[in-house]
Amino acid sequence: MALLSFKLNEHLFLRDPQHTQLGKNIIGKSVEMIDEMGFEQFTFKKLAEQIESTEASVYRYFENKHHLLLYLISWYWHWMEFRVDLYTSGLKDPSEKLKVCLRLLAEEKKYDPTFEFVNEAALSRIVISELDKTFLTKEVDQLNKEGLYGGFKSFCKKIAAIVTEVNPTYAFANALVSSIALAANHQVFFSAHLPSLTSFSKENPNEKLYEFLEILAFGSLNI
Amino acid sequence: MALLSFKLNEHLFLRDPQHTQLGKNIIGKSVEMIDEMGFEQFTFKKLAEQIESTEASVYRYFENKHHLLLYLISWYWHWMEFRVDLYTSGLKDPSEKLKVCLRLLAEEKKYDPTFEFVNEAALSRIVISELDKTFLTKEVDQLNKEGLYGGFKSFCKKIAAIVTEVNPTYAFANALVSSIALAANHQVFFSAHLPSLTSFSKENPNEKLYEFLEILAFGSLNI
DNA sequence: TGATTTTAATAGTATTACTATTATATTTGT
DNA sequence: ACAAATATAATAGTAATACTATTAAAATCA
Repeated sequence: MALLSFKLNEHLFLRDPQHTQLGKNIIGKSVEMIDEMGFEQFTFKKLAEQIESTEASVYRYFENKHHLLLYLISWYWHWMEFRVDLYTSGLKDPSEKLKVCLRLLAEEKKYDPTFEFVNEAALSRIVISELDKTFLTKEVDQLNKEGLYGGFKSFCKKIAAIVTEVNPTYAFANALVSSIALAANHQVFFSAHLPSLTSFSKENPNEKLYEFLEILAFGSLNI
Repeated sequence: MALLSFKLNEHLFLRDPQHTQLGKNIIGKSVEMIDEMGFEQFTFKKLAEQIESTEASVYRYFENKHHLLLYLISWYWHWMEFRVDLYTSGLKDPSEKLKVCLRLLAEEKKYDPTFEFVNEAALSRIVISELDKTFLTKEVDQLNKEGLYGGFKSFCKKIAAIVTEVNPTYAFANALVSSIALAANHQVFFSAHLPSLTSFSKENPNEKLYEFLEILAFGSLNI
């Protein structure tokens, strides 16, 4: 199996966690813990206890827990972009390519054996619940300047290019893509917790969600 | 001028802040402060200093700052629903009604003299930056059970009924409405802070945003 | 081997979110 | 009108959180 890893923006961390065992423990366990207890309840102290290290040691890898979250979520979007490339590379028709992207956004995420020490299913739930918090902060301009939203931005840029291929006269490709990417996550969350805000069942939101996104995208593009 | 106020869910507060001067001070100043410093930096202690009261006194009105935020945001959606009723009451054509809703979502919010002690412009910026945080929490099920999301849910339900009038065969009215309501906010935020994720200028996002939402909605409904 | 650098742990601090208790108004009944 | 009852607010805390300065230990290199 190929040993793949993504080159993430260096401002995301103080020390690269992929280079040491402690770093890998931090990533692996924090994904598990944030998924279980949510980002607000998660602290470096609790994490350190779990991996049998100390709070101060975690701080040597990440400036604070917000940066750790940015790191995890950046990894996620790099992974999504990697899979967009993988599954669209053989396709000619831009509409088919866009459908692949929507399918990847809508589908339930499962463990991907290409990347051993990351639990993609848990990470996907983290993105659903915590993504918005990464940019809805007063520090957004500073963080953006450091390139810490590069993962999501790069993903959206790629899909927006496909959107423009599908309909070069459509004026809102970037807005459409970011709206659809966020909506895909929100609707999964709503189906589990606020069902009156959605149209998808708790048990299997994904099939119908894809249909919804397809109508949303191609409805806008074929008008 | 008519003295209007909304009947908000009683679980939102411990004492009704509209009934006392201290309560009104809490509402008025917290809108100002959360708008300026963001919800994370905002604390009851800082608020108490500003209104020349004490932290403990603020706690007699709201269980915690999350409930205060829920209160403010609930007020906002009641206000939006009130204005939907106001501006659609004379209309017959459901498409025209839906367009009014989209216009209200997309337009820049300005001070509404109907409600004297609330700054709607600041409150609208709070909704843009903080709405998602109200439900993206592990307590969402408990808060929902208490009816604390009633404002947003009631607003969406009303628009979804109009959507169904426009096209009774469309299967995703609830999902479409919640997605559009959230997207309207996110795109305004992106236009100010993450321009590559949007298609609207920082200076005047609102006109184009309306066009985007109209294509999104009617594209889905006329397919 | 000894010097240098890297890495991690100890032991803190200021702030935050929240509460138990006490003090002071205000209202109510007679 | 005045004491009793109640409502309201302030004082003074606590436990937990986010973060840091300093020290100790381990690894690496000359």
